[in-house]
Amino acid sequence: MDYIKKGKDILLKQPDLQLDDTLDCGQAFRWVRLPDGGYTGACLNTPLTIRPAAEQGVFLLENTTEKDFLEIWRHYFDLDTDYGEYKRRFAEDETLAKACAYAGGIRILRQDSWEALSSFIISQNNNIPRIKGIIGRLCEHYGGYPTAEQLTGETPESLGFLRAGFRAKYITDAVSRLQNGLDLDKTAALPTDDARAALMQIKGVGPKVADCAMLFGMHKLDAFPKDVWVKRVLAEWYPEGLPGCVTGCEGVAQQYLFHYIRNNYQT
DNA sequence: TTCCAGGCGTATC
DNA sequence: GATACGCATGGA
Repeated sequence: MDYIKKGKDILLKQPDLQLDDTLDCGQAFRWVRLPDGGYTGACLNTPLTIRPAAEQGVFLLENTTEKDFLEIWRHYFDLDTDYGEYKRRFAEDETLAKACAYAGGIRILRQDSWEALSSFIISQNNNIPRIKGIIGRLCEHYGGYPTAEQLTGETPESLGFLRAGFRAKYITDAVSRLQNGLDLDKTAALPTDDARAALMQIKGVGPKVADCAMLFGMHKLDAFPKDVWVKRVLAEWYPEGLPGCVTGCEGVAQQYLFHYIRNNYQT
């Protein structure tokens, strides 16, 4: 990890990162793009503005302490992982090679488990601009992303201001499960199949939402969320199944493929 | 107006 | 286990 402290900012050198690829590829919903290509958002409720520097592969994390950088953002952006290694592995598959060439700056963010779980409950049968709208209203109402504890006592009716539709009752069920013994940290430590089964006890959490919660909120890289886009990828390019080069990091490959087809699909 | 969106619950076979 | 249908909301 290559960085220097520069006044109130941190200057980060990371060739395997592009902000559009990572922060606007459908894995996180709270990052807002700025006119200059920077993004402003947050990890839990620690805010950040990150901008591309003049030099390719260099980024400015603004108004951040070295402590926050090392304790929060290093982990959030998964900076101790070499994504070049994933891309070298994926290069042997023709479709994945194209996906990596299209958006080689994708990284899998290490988001908070509750934020990822609740965000992807909201995502079901929904489109990304509207998902961002609902989560934006949620954060505005609570002055930041609410914990499950903060949502205790809410009902589908009291959450009406979100305009989340039928998903509101799924959010309150998830809150209720967490209050009654479901522990996301313990779930994260389980084998992926067991963790998926535990998450699917929540109403409104099926295999796809569970795998998104595991991949983006628990960094379980063998989770492989199959949404409508990935199903198109599988049907078109992998009718016989995934190639061996993705074994153990199916989720990383999934995100490259998802982003690639969603931006290149033509009927 | 109809269709669709990072799906899932329910009914039915 | 598979398949069909409804579901809140809002943009295309």
